[in-house]
Amino acid sequence: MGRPPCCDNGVGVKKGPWTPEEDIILVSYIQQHGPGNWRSVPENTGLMRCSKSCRLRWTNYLRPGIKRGNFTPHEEGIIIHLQALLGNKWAAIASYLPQRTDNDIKNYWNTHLKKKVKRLQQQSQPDHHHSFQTTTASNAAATTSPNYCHNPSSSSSNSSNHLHNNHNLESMQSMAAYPNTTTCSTTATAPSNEATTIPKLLQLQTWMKPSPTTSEAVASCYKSMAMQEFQEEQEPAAAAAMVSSINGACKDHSAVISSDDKSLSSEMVAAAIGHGEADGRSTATTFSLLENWLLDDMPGQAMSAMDGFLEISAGYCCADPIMF
DNA sequence: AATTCACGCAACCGCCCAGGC
DNA sequence: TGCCTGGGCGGTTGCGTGAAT
Repeated sequence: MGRPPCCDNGVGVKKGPWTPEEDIILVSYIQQHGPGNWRSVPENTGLMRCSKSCRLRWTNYLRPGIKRGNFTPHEEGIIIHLQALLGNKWAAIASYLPQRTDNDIKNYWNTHLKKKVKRLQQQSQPDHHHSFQTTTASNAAATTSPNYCHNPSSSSSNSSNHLHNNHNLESMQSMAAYPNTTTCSTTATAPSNEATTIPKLLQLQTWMKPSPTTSEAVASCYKSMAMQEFQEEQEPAAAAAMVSSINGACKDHSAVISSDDKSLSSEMVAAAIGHGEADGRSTATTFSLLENWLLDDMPGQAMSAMDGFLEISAGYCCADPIMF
Protein backbone atom coordinates (compact mmCIF):
# COMPACT_ATOMS: atom_id res chain seq x y z
CA MET A 1 0.00 0.00 0.00
CA GLY A 2 1.42 3.25 1.18
CA ARG A 3 5.11 2.70 0.84
CA PRO A 4 7.12 2.19 -2.28
CA PRO A 5 8.80 -1.15 -2.74
CA CYS A 6 12.00 -1.83 -0.95
CA CYS A 7 15.21 -1.44 -2.86
CA ASP A 8 16.31 -4.87 -1.71
CA ASN A 9 14.86 -6.50 -4.79
CA GLY A 10 15.97 -3.80 -7.12
CA VAL A 11 18.02 -4.42 -10.23
CA GLY A 12 21.58 -3.18 -10.29
CA VAL A 13 22.12 -3.36 -6.59
CA LYS A 14 25.76 -3.91 -5.89
CA LYS A 15 26.81 -6.75 -3.62
CA GLY A 16 30.04 -7.87 -2.12
CA PRO A 17 32.72 -6.10 -0.17
CA TRP A 18 32.46 -2.38 0.36
CA THR A 19 35.10 -0.14 -1.12
CA PRO A 20 36.72 2.68 0.86
CA GLU A 21 35.02 5.15 -1.44
CA GLU A 22 31.63 3.71 -0.61
CA ASP A 23 32.47 3.81 3.05
CA ILE A 24 33.37 7.46 2.85
CA ILE A 25 30.14 8.27 1.05
CA LEU A 26 28.11 6.39 3.59
CA VAL A 27 29.84 7.90 6.60
CA SER A 28 29.62 11.37 5.15
CA TYR A 29 25.92 10.97 4.59
CA ILE A 30 25.30 9.65 8.07
CA GLN A 31 27.39 12.43 9.48
CA GLN A 32 25.03 14.89 7.88
CA HIS A 33 21.73 13.15 8.38
CA GLY A 34 22.26 10.67 11.15
CA PRO A 35 21.60 6.97 11.13
CA GLY A 36 18.13 5.71 10.43
CA ASN A 37 15.84 6.02 7.45
CA TRP A 38 18.15 3.65 5.67
CA ARG A 39 15.98 3.52 2.64
CA SER A 40 16.89 7.10 1.85
CA VAL A 41 20.62 6.43 2.06
CA PRO A 42 21.16 4.79 -1.33
CA GLU A 43 18.67 7.16 -2.90
CA ASN A 44 20.41 10.27 -1.68
CA THR A 45 23.99 9.12 -1.92
CA GLY A 46 23.90 7.30 -5.21
CA LEU A 47 25.29 4.21 -3.58
CA MET A 48 24.30 1.14 -5.50
CA ARG A 49 23.60 -0.68 -2.28
CA CYS A 50 20.37 -1.75 -0.70
CA SER A 51 19.26 -0.08 2.49
CA LYS A 52 19.93 -3.16 4.52
CA SER A 53 23.45 -3.36 3.27
CA CYS A 54 24.03 0.27 4.22
CA ARG A 55 22.65 -0.26 7.68
CA LEU A 56 24.71 -3.40 8.16
CA ARG A 57 27.87 -1.75 6.96
CA TRP A 58 27.34 1.11 9.34
CA THR A 59 26.34 -0.86 12.40
CA ASN A 60 28.90 -3.61 11.99
CA TYR A 61 31.84 -1.74 10.68
CA LEU A 62 31.74 2.02 10.29
CA ARG A 63 30.05 3.35 13.34
CA PRO A 64 32.37 4.88 15.92
CA GLY A 65 33.32 3.02 19.01
CA ILE A 66 33.68 -0.37 17.48
CA LYS A 67 36.60 -2.32 18.78
CA ARG A 68 38.13 -4.74 16.36
CA GLY A 69 40.66 -7.43 16.82
CA ASN A 70 41.12 -10.15 19.37
CA PHE A 71 38.63 -10.69 22.11
CA THR A 72 40.02 -10.49 25.58
CA PRO A 73 39.51 -13.33 28.06
CA HIS A 74 37.23 -11.00 29.94
CA GLU A 75 35.07 -10.55 26.90
CA GLU A 76 35.18 -14.26 26.21
CA GLY A 77 33.91 -14.96 29.67
CA ILE A 78 31.04 -12.55 29.32
CA ILE A 79 30.07 -13.99 25.97
CA ILE A 80 30.21 -17.57 27.15
CA HIS A 81 28.16 -16.97 30.22
CA LEU A 82 25.61 -14.78 28.51
CA GLN A 83 25.32 -17.27 25.69
CA ALA A 84 24.68 -20.00 28.20
CA LEU A 85 22.12 -17.82 29.89
CA LEU A 86 20.40 -16.26 26.92
CA GLY A 87 21.17 -18.53 24.03
CA ASN A 88 22.06 -17.10 20.65
CA LYS A 89 20.67 -13.70 21.41
CA TRP A 90 23.63 -11.93 19.95
CA ALA A 91 22.13 -8.49 20.00
CA ALA A 92 21.33 -8.88 23.68
CA ILE A 93 24.79 -10.18 24.40
CA ALA A 94 26.30 -7.36 22.40
CA SER A 95 24.52 -4.88 24.60
CA TYR A 96 26.87 -5.93 27.37
CA LEU A 97 29.89 -5.50 25.13
CA PRO A 98 29.19 -2.12 23.59
CA GLN A 99 32.47 -2.11 21.74
CA ARG A 100 31.55 -5.27 19.91
CA THR A 101 28.89 -5.80 17.32
CA ASP A 102 26.47 -8.67 17.45
CA ASN A 103 27.95 -9.89 14.22
CA ASP A 104 31.42 -9.91 15.70
CA ILE A 105 30.26 -11.76 18.75
CA LYS A 106 28.35 -14.22 16.67
CA ASN A 107 31.35 -14.88 14.47
CA TYR A 108 33.65 -15.23 17.42
CA TRP A 109 31.31 -17.65 19.09
CA ASN A 110 30.91 -19.75 15.98
CA THR A 111 34.60 -19.85 15.16
CA HIS A 112 36.18 -19.99 18.59
CA LEU A 113 34.04 -20.24 21.63
CA LYS A 114 31.61 -22.88 20.49
CA LYS A 115 34.42 -25.31 19.89
CA LYS A 116 36.06 -24.35 23.12
CA VAL A 117 32.94 -24.86 25.15
CA LYS A 118 32.17 -28.13 23.42
CA ARG A 119 35.64 -29.45 24.02
CA LEU A 120 35.53 -28.56 27.67
CA GLN A 121 32.07 -29.99 28.02
CA GLN A 122 33.34 -33.27 26.65
CA GLN A 123 36.27 -33.20 29.01
CA SER A 124 34.01 -32.75 31.98
CA GLN A 125 31.31 -35.11 30.76
CA PRO A 126 31.95 -38.10 33.08
CA ASP A 127 31.50 -36.06 36.21
CA HIS A 128 29.66 -33.13 34.90
CA HIS A 129 27.58 -31.82 37.75
CA HIS A 130 30.12 -32.37 40.42
CA SER A 131 32.94 -30.77 38.59
CA PHE A 132 30.69 -28.01 37.45
CA GLN A 133 30.01 -26.73 40.89
CA THR A 134 33.09 -27.56 42.82
CA THR A 135 36.24 -28.75 41.22
CA THR A 136 36.00 -26.96 37.96
CA ALA A 137 34.84 -23.70 39.37
CA SER A 138 37.34 -23.47 42.14
CA ASN A 139 40.23 -24.76 40.12
CA ALA A 140 39.55 -22.51 37.25
CA ALA A 141 39.13 -19.53 39.50
CA ALA A 142 42.40 -20.31 41.19
CA THR A 143 44.44 -21.13 38.17
CA THR A 144 43.14 -19.16 35.28
CA SER A 145 40.82 -16.46 36.38
CA PRO A 146 43.43 -13.80 37.04
CA ASN A 147 43.96 -13.51 33.38
CA TYR A 148 40.33 -13.92 32.70
CA CYS A 149 39.26 -11.32 35.17
CA HIS A 150 41.93 -8.75 34.84
CA ASN A 151 44.57 -8.25 32.29
CA PRO A 152 46.66 -5.30 33.30
CA SER A 153 49.01 -5.73 30.41
CA SER A 154 46.37 -4.70 28.00
CA SER A 155 45.00 -1.25 28.44
CA SER A 156 42.10 -2.07 26.19
CA SER A 157 41.55 -5.52 27.49
CA ASN A 158 38.23 -5.15 29.15
CA SER A 159 35.08 -3.43 28.34
CA SER A 160 34.09 -2.48 31.82
CA ASN A 161 37.14 -0.35 32.25
CA HIS A 162 35.97 1.59 29.33
CA LEU A 163 32.52 1.77 30.76
CA HIS A 164 33.86 3.47 33.81
CA ASN A 165 36.72 5.44 32.36
CA ASN A 166 35.29 6.68 29.21
CA HIS A 167 36.37 10.26 28.94
CA ASN A 168 38.05 10.83 25.66
CA LEU A 169 36.50 12.92 22.98
CA GLU A 170 35.73 10.12 20.65
CA SER A 171 34.00 8.16 23.32
CA MET A 172 31.88 11.12 24.22
CA GLN A 173 30.96 11.60 20.64
CA SER A 174 30.12 7.98 20.37
CA MET A 175 28.01 8.10 23.46
CA ALA A 176 26.12 10.99 22.01
CA ALA A 177 25.56 8.95 18.94
CA TYR A 178 24.61 5.78 20.77
CA PRO A 179 23.13 6.70 24.07
CA ASN A 180 21.85 3.21 24.64
CA THR A 181 25.04 1.42 23.75
CA THR A 182 27.97 3.05 25.43
CA THR A 183 30.82 3.20 23.05
CA CYS A 184 34.49 3.36 23.58
CA SER A 185 37.70 4.25 21.94
CA THR A 186 38.57 2.64 18.68
CA THR A 187 42.24 2.80 19.45
CA ALA A 188 42.28 -0.53 21.17
CA THR A 189 43.49 -2.61 18.32
CA ALA A 190 45.27 -1.79 15.15
CA PRO A 191 42.76 -1.36 12.37
CA SER A 192 42.95 -4.02 9.79
CA ASN A 193 41.14 -1.97 7.24
CA GLU A 194 41.45 1.61 6.21
CA ALA A 195 37.75 1.98 6.69
CA THR A 196 38.14 1.75 10.42
CA THR A 197 39.92 5.05 10.40
CA ILE A 198 37.11 6.86 8.70
CA PRO A 199 35.03 7.42 11.81
CA LYS A 200 38.09 8.76 13.51
CA LEU A 201 38.86 11.11 10.69
CA LEU A 202 35.35 12.36 10.28
CA GLN A 203 34.51 14.05 13.53
CA LEU A 204 31.04 13.03 14.41
CA GLN A 205 28.98 15.84 15.79
CA THR A 206 25.86 15.97 17.86
CA TRP A 207 23.53 15.61 14.96
CA MET A 208 22.69 12.08 15.93
CA LYS A 209 19.44 12.23 17.75
CA PRO A 210 19.23 10.08 20.81
CA SER A 211 17.28 6.97 20.14
CA PRO A 212 15.03 5.44 22.73
CA THR A 213 17.11 3.42 25.09
CA THR A 214 16.77 -0.30 24.85
CA SER A 215 18.40 -1.11 28.13
CA GLU A 216 15.18 -1.28 30.05
CA ALA A 217 13.60 -3.38 27.38
CA VAL A 218 16.55 -5.73 27.40
CA ALA A 219 16.52 -5.87 31.14
CA SER A 220 12.85 -6.59 31.18
CA CYS A 221 13.26 -9.35 28.66
CA TYR A 222 16.18 -10.92 30.50
CA LYS A 223 14.41 -10.61 33.77
CA SER A 224 11.34 -12.43 32.62
CA MET A 225 13.49 -15.11 31.02
CA ALA A 226 15.51 -15.62 34.16
CA MET A 227 12.44 -15.66 36.34
CA GLN A 228 10.73 -18.16 34.15
CA GLU A 229 13.70 -20.46 33.81
CA PHE A 230 14.65 -20.49 37.44
CA GLN A 231 11.14 -20.71 38.72
CA GLU A 232 10.66 -23.74 36.57
CA GLU A 233 13.59 -25.16 38.48
CA GLN A 234 11.89 -24.33 41.77
CA GLU A 235 14.57 -21.78 42.49
CA PRO A 236 12.89 -18.43 43.08
CA ALA A 237 15.88 -17.07 44.95
CA ALA A 238 18.15 -18.01 42.09
CA ALA A 239 15.75 -16.39 39.71
CA ALA A 240 15.76 -13.23 41.75
CA ALA A 241 19.53 -13.29 41.90
CA MET A 242 19.82 -13.64 38.18
CA VAL A 243 17.26 -10.95 37.61
CA SER A 244 19.18 -8.68 39.89
CA SER A 245 22.41 -9.35 38.09
CA ILE A 246 20.73 -8.40 34.88
CA ASN A 247 19.27 -5.31 36.42
CA GLY A 248 22.57 -4.46 37.94
CA ALA A 249 24.32 -4.81 34.66
CA CYS A 250 21.75 -2.64 33.00
CA LYS A 251 21.89 -0.15 35.80
CA ASP A 252 25.63 0.12 35.58
CA HIS A 253 25.40 0.13 31.87
CA SER A 254 22.89 2.89 31.76
CA ALA A 255 24.63 4.86 34.45
CA VAL A 256 27.14 5.77 31.85
CA ILE A 257 24.40 6.61 29.48
CA SER A 258 21.70 8.62 31.10
CA SER A 259 20.34 9.37 34.48
CA ASP A 260 16.86 8.49 33.34
CA ASP A 261 17.92 4.99 32.56
CA LYS A 262 19.63 4.70 35.87
CA SER A 263 16.60 5.64 37.85
CA LEU A 264 14.49 3.28 35.86
CA SER A 265 16.89 0.41 36.36
CA SER A 266 17.18 1.14 40.04
CA GLU A 267 13.48 0.61 40.35
CA MET A 268 13.80 -2.72 38.67
CA VAL A 269 16.63 -3.69 40.98
CA ALA A 270 14.51 -2.78 43.95
CA ALA A 271 11.68 -4.84 42.57
CA ALA A 272 13.94 -7.83 42.08
CA ILE A 273 15.44 -7.52 45.53
CA GLY A 274 11.95 -7.32 46.91
CA HIS A 275 11.16 -10.55 45.23
CA GLY A 276 14.11 -12.24 46.81
CA GLU A 277 13.29 -10.96 50.24
CA ALA A 278 9.74 -12.08 49.86
CA ASP A 279 11.08 -15.58 49.70
CA GLY A 280 12.85 -15.08 52.96
CA ARG A 281 16.30 -15.31 51.46
CA SER A 282 18.86 -12.61 51.16
CA THR A 283 20.16 -12.21 47.67
CA ALA A 284 21.92 -8.91 47.97
CA THR A 285 25.34 -10.47 48.30
CA THR A 286 24.91 -12.57 45.23
CA PHE A 287 23.62 -9.56 43.38
CA SER A 288 26.72 -7.54 43.91
CA LEU A 289 28.95 -10.48 43.18
CA LEU A 290 27.27 -11.08 39.90
CA GLU A 291 27.38 -7.46 39.01
CA ASN A 292 31.02 -7.33 39.86
CA TRP A 293 31.72 -10.37 37.83
CA LEU A 294 29.93 -9.03 34.82
CA LEU A 295 31.12 -5.49 34.92
CA ASP A 296 34.10 -5.03 37.18
CA ASP A 297 37.67 -6.10 36.97
CA MET A 298 38.80 -6.58 40.51
CA PRO A 299 40.39 -10.02 40.38
CA GLY A 300 39.37 -11.17 43.80
CA GLN A 301 35.86 -9.98 43.52
CA ALA A 302 35.50 -11.41 40.11
CA MET A 303 36.66 -14.81 41.23
CA SER A 304 34.25 -14.79 44.10
CA ALA A 305 31.56 -13.60 41.82
CA MET A 306 32.26 -16.40 39.44
CA ASP A 307 31.75 -18.89 42.22
CA GLY A 308 28.52 -17.19 43.09
CA PHE A 309 27.41 -17.26 39.55
CA LEU A 310 28.22 -20.91 39.25
CA GLU A 311 26.29 -21.70 42.34
CA ILE A 312 23.13 -20.13 41.15
CA SER A 313 23.46 -21.22 37.59
CA ALA A 314 24.39 -24.82 38.27
CA GLY A 315 21.88 -27.08 36.70
CA TYR A 316 20.69 -24.37 34.44
CA CYS A 317 23.69 -23.47 32.39
CA CYS A 318 24.54 -26.26 30.03
CA ALA A 319 27.91 -24.91 29.08
CA ASP A 320 30.92 -25.67 31.14
CA PRO A 321 31.52 -22.27 32.65
CA ILE A 322 35.25 -22.45 33.15
CA MET A 323 37.57 -22.63 30.28
CA PHE A 324 40.36 -20.20 30.73
C1' DA B 1 57.58 -22.80 -4.98
C1' DA B 2 53.14 -24.57 -5.79
C1' DT B 3 49.08 -26.55 -4.16
C1' DT B 4 45.73 -27.79 -0.77
C1' DC B 5 43.35 -27.09 3.33
C1' DA B 6 41.41 -24.74 7.27
C1' DC B 7 40.03 -20.77 9.34
C1' DG B 8 38.20 -16.03 10.11
C1' DC B 9 35.26 -12.56 8.92
C1' DA B 10 32.43 -9.46 6.08
C1' DA B 11 28.34 -9.62 3.90
C1' DC B 12 24.10 -11.68 2.39
C1' DC B 13 19.70 -14.12 3.17
C1' DG B 14 15.45 -14.97 5.18
C1' DC B 15 12.40 -14.37 8.78
C1' DC B 16 9.94 -11.61 12.22
C1' DC B 17 7.80 -7.59 14.20
C1' DA B 18 6.19 -2.95 14.66
C1' DG B 19 4.18 0.64 12.47
C1' DG B 20 2.48 3.35 8.36
C1' DC B 21 -1.12 3.62 5.04
C1' DT C 1 -8.58 -4.26 9.51
C1' DG C 2 -5.38 -5.99 6.61
C1' DC C 3 -1.62 -5.20 3.55
C1' DC C 4 2.95 -3.64 2.98
C1' DT C 5 7.44 -1.84 4.25
C1' DG C 6 11.50 -0.67 7.09
C1' DG C 7 14.30 -2.08 10.46
C1' DG C 8 16.29 -5.59 13.31
C1' DC C 9 18.08 -10.08 14.24
C1' DG C 10 20.03 -14.78 13.76
C1' DG C 11 21.79 -18.12 10.48
C1' DT C 12 24.53 -19.01 6.62
C1' DT C 13 27.65 -18.30 2.79
C1' DG C 14 31.66 -17.16 0.23
C1' DC C 15 35.98 -15.00 -0.26
C1' DG C 16 40.58 -13.80 1.37
C1' DT C 17 44.47 -15.27 3.92
C1' DG C 18 47.73 -17.97 6.31
C1' DA C 19 49.31 -22.62 7.57
C1' DA C 20 50.43 -27.15 6.22
C1' DT C 21 52.08 -30.42 2.94
